[in-house]
Amino acid sequence: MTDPGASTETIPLQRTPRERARAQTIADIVRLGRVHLATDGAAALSLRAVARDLGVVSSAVYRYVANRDELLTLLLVDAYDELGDAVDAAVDAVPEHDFAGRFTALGRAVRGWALKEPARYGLLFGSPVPGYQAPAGRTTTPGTRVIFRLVGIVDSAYRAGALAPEPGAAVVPSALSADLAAIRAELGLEVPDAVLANGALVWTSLFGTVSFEVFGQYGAETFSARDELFEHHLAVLARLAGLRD
Amino acid sequence: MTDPGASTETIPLQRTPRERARAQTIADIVRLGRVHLATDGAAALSLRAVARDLGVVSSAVYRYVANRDELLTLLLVDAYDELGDAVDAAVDAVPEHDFAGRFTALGRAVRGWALKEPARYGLLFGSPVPGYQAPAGRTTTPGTRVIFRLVGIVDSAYRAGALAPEPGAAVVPSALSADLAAIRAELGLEVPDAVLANGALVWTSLFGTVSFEVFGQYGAETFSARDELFEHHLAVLARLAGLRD
DNA sequence: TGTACATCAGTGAACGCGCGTTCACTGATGTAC
DNA sequence: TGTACATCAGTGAACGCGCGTTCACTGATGTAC
Repeated sequence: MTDPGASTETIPLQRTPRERARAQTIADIVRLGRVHLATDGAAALSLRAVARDLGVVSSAVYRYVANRDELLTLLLVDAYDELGDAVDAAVDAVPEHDFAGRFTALGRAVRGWALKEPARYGLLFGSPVPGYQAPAGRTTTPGTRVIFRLVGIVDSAYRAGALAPEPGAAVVPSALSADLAAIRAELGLEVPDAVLANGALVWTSLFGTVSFEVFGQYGAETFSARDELFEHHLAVLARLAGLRD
Repeated sequence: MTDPGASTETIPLQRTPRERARAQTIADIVRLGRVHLATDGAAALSLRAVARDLGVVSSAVYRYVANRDELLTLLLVDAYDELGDAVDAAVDAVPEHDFAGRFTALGRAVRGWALKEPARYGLLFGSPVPGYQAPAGRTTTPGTRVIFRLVGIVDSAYRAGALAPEPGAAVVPSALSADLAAIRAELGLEVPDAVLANGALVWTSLFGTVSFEVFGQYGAETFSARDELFEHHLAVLARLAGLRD
């Protein structure tokens, strides 16, 4: 899981040797694609370059991947899954009843993964790749893992009576209530509107903070104590979510 | 200012006809570059394509722009300035003592410009363009206009005694205090650490929320009442910044 | 006012490069009887 | 266990395309005397 050279991690068990070899090759393609993503960015991701690194003629990769966009989709799912795994592992390491601790662990996991994998983070949360439209059927589920986990923590805290709602919370307009009701129904939540709306802001704020750091928006010198800055922001966001320490 | 076809907007007065023609051509190059940015993204921005649209042979643009990276820099500065102008105009339209109103106007201006110019917003706040490093000397000043304006509002409110600090605000760690002191000195601010640290979070949160919407992170159906969602977030952020209505 | 020279804008050809994708093919591996 | 056929991986050539950048050049516009 921490060995970047391993390419067997995500291969499901396959019956025949041919199927195994095929799965292995696809995993290699994704792994090489990751490297190119890091060095050249998504827009410059090239099937020919991957083929070269794979030691194979450029047309051969078409046996495994329909076209460039499908490789991008594979990389998108791969990245969402790795981020989701990192977040799950971090959250699960904290006792279930320590809601604020779980939230903090989630935030740190997101930031940690983003700083370790800036290019892949950029693919997920940066500007869209021009001309590429992610297929909803394949990316939606992995793409919602972090936010589902986040609202899950808040909802659990609410059910446990451990939520400290913000005093004088902003009133949620009715047009927004309809959206929130749909979300609540879809995810089986119990949290009231005000908490859920704040949760959405906490979600976008967390990623906003991480994006600023990863994408270099802070400038070179403005903030040198970045860990402390993030920890402070995380503490404020936890309170905004209603999670007291 | 609202006519997208106008290319004379930013041309300073030039003495000779030649200088005027030259400035006009550079303005045209920037304008055409904007269009390509919108359709193909920053990574695919091409001097040859701009030359074609300009009705000129590809080598001719090198009379005006040293290379592709310089065109990117021009577009970066152009976008920062337009965003800064939009924010300034919106803020200035609200009475000076209405601090919360000014903050809200700033937030709406950022979102409005971002939704109108998603590709240019992406150039400023999305994933970095691979292989391109913005020259600090030319982009720092325009790039800081919005945040300077934002902390200016908070600082003015503080000086006016109109700031309502969050009860039980998170303690600012000392390593962060040093950074905040430097910022305070550089910008001539008076706000205390806790307020300034919250201001930084409000800043990244605002752009995080806008980025999620502009970059399509919300998914197609999750939030249909996006104006209301943003207004709600803005209200919460205003309170987080200590600006009461 | 007129001429000589300098400056500048734009041309066209060229260099060397990389890309996505298709297609007919060879040869190896797997499967059915 | 052995043979005949089907499936699949990988080849190599090709299509048509676009890119950044350099360079020697022509011709028009500006400047100094």
